Amino acid sequence: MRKLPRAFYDRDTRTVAQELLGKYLVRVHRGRQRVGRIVEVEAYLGPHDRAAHSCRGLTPRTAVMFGPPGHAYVYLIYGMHHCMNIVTEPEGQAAAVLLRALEPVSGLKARTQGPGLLCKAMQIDRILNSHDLLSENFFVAAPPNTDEVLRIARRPRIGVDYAGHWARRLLRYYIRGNPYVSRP
DNA sequence: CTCCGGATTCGT
DNA sequence: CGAATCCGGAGT
Repeated sequence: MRKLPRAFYDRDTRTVAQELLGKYLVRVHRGRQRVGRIVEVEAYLGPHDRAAHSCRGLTPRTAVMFGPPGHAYVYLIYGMHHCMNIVTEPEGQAAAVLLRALEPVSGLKARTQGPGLLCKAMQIDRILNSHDLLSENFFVAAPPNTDEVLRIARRPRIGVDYAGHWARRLLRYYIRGNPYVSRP
C-alpha cells in the first residue's frame, strides 16, 4: 500500500479532511494488522476555532497540534474514550482532523462508528499520542483503487455546541450513503 | 491545591 | 435523558 507522504498533511485542513475520506488507516499491534477505510472526519481549524482544543493556545496537551503535520493527536475524553486526530498544516499552525468512523477492511470485528469506538476497535490509545503517521505500525495509505469518485456530505460538527457560531460551520465530512458513518 | 467540564457511549 | 470516569486547564 502507498503510504501518504508528509506533504499530504501539510496543506489546508479542510482539503486534507476531505481527501482523507476513502483512505486506509492501518494499525499493527501485537502482530495483528487492522485496516479501516476512513468514511467520516471533522476539521479543527486552529487557535481561532472555538471548538478546537488549540483555541486555548500552546499547552502540554495541545503541543502536538502545534507540531509538524502527519502526527497523531490522541486524547482521553470523558475519562473513558479516546479520540484520534491527524495533525495538519505547517508546524506552528495548530490544526487537525478528527477521525470519526471507519468502514472495516481487514482485521476488524468491533464497531468502528464514532470516534471512541473507532479507537477501541483499532487499539488506539494515548500511547500513540504524537506518534508519527509515517511509521511502520501506524499510518494512512492510499487504497488500491484510486479512481473511485466519492460523493462528500458537509455537516456541522458533533458535540461542539459550546463553540458558538463555530458549531454551525460545515466542517464534518463524510462519504454520502456509506453505512458506517456514525451519524448520517 | 481544588474545581469544572468534556471533539462519547451506553443503558434506562 | 443521565451516568460513567479521569484528566487538562484555570483559578485560589
